[in-house]
Amino acid sequence: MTPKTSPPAATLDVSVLAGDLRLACMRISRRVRFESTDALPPHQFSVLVRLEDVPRTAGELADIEKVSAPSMSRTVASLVERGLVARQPDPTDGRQVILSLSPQGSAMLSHIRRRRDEWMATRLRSLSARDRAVLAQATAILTRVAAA
Amino acid sequence: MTPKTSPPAATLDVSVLAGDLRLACMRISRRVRFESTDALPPHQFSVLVRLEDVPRTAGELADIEKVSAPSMSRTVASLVERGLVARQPDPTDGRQVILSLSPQGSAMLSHIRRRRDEWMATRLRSLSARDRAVLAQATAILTRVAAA
DNA sequence: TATTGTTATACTCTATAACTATA
DNA sequence: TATAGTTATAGAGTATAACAATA
Repeated sequence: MTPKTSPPAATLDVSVLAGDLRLACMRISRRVRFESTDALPPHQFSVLVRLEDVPRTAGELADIEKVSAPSMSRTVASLVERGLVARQPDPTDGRQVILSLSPQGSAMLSHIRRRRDEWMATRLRSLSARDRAVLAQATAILTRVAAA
Repeated sequence: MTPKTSPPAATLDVSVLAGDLRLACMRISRRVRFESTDALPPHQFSVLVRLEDVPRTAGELADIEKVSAPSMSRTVASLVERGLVARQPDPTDGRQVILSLSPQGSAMLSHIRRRRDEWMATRLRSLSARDRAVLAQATAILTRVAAA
């Protein structure tokens, strides 16, 4: 099924590439998560990212993260308790609460990202300049694909 | 910090590339997981993969997956109950139990992988042949990086 | 006595249902 | 009456500690 020799681009088997590329991306993600044991559980990290530069209500966060309102309520309560998120009553609607990143929350995001990026940067430095150039092109393409 | 024009390969900022590439891989992984809502929770899927072609004991699985023995005990019990994993007493050591993939477990793995690959293949088909060629090269490099 | 695996208990994150407060 | 959010309760996942069976 898979040709042993590299085929020209035009005859690339898209199914095979899809499987290999998906697997490669998932393995990289897994390694990043495992190596840089984070100070924050994934669902809390995710919420901090959503609040970056954009204050939101708990309901909005629940919709975006596709979890129930009570789940988000607890997650937010935990983040507020840790001082990473600030609560502010909505002046025009007393039912709502505006949530935003605290300076500590912002610092936490930076810290986690720096640790994750370090793992990747170390690996990239051991590659050839040519391989890095290929990955730079691929990054642009993958970013477009992920956003589509 | 980040140059607005594409720099030549030799002057690529490795830190920037590391951050962008890591993010791209994680976003792809996230999309794949979200779009193909799996029939199996992640930790169960992971164990099935570990048993593919290689029967193992519960203790081995706990070590590999970096979870406690009791956790693995429960996960395995669930997989056995669903008929995806078969148990067999070790003939030489009565304390151990050999775990292996059942035919249903094998079919489940194929099914999940097919669904995941389909999402990726659909996206790849909408790219130019040149972009696919870049991704094919990148896949080989990333696979090496993830394994290192 | 050491090792493999399970059971007992507790903590976290998930959910749905019920409740409070505001619109 | 409808909506935003929290509390009540239950169901999985995780863990450590204690136990059973076997080496």
